[in-house]
Amino acid sequence: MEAQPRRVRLTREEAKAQTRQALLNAAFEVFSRHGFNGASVDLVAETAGYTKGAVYAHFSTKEDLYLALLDEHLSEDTPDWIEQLEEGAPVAEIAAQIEAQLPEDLERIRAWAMMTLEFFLHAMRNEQVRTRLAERIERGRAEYMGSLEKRYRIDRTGIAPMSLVHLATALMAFENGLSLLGLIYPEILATGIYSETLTRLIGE
Amino acid sequence: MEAQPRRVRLTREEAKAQTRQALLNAAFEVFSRHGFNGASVDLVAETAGYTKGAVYAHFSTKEDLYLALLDEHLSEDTPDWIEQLEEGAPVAEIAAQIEAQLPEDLERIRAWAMMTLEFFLHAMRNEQVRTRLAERIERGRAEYMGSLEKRYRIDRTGIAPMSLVHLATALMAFENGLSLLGLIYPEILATGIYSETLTRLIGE
DNA sequence: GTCTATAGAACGATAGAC
DNA sequence: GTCTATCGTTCTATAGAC
Repeated sequence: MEAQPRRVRLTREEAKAQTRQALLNAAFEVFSRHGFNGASVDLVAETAGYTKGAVYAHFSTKEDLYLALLDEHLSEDTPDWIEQLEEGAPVAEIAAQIEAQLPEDLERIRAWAMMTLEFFLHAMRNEQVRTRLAERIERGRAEYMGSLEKRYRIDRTGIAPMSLVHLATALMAFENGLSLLGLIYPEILATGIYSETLTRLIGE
Repeated sequence: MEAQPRRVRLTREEAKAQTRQALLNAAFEVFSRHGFNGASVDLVAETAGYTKGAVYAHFSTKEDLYLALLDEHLSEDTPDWIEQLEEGAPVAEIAAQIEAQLPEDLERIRAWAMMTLEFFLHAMRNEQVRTRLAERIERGRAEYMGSLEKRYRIDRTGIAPMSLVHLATALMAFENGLSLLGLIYPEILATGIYSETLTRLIGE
């Protein structure tokens, strides 16, 4: 909209964006430690170095804050390998990469699984929230489907092994289910589970 | 231990077993309506027509009660199709059967998904409970593995498509994940998702 | 001077202690 | 059943960017 400012000092918009980001980072920390219910808006604000007023200037409710965090997660934490999937890279290679990063990502995955769990329960008890969460699931599935479509167009055979809606659904279910089981029984996240299952589902 | 009684009146053991079953039935009803945390032992007892004393005579804690319920569920709600799986019946046929029953089972599935969710969270915060729940997951997986092993021995090819541990894990993850997503976004449980995915994973 | 991001007090609801 | 603490949310005052 405007010319880039030359000053070191932030413009109001930049400062606002920075505050928002600081609040989201704090929210991740607090939500993942205390769960959605256990986390207080006060603590989120304090962790970010602000007060409640700042939170409510950026997010209209606590649910809104969580959903914004989820949106950030959904648009941020996938792109590395989804691109390779679209380009037709061998699944084994992609999966091996995922698995190699797994020990490093484990804590983040666990944190998300816990937050998700509690927010799911919360959403079950409030129709409006449930709908908004369902939208995110649908959006995630659509994204998967788009990538799979690209892949199978590029693929030498050009033939998908099964309905893309169902394949996308199955992939999401598998990932979510595995994170869930891994929460209780971490040994289940053994090497090879990703690469074998994804290869089996998606094809070579 | 003793010879069978000839009286119409129940033996003490039979009466005890009957009470236990009544308590489990009541527990299912109350837990699925109020969740694990929300359910009070008092209400479970009352629903079954007993008092707290009866509950604690059969189960040492509320967790114990839930785990007993889970054990019943695990040993009861699978056998129909696991047998067919072992006998090498076509997966499409098995899956079609599951899907045909799905509308009927939906409420039960949802109830279990909700209870599971809440109990998972509870288990995450108590190491002892977590271990006991992990045992159930492991037991379930072992059962799956046994069935798959039988199937692939019978199967004309005799060759499993992937590591049986991982296949069993993937099946569990898929089922759990799908129930979970279905809680928030019921439309995801569309016809064909089971048959296509199971066929793809297990083989024809 | 105007506008707005944020602080912080105030309110209503709820859960737990006793 | 009463009291208290806590928490989500709303409201208002203010400091500082423009």
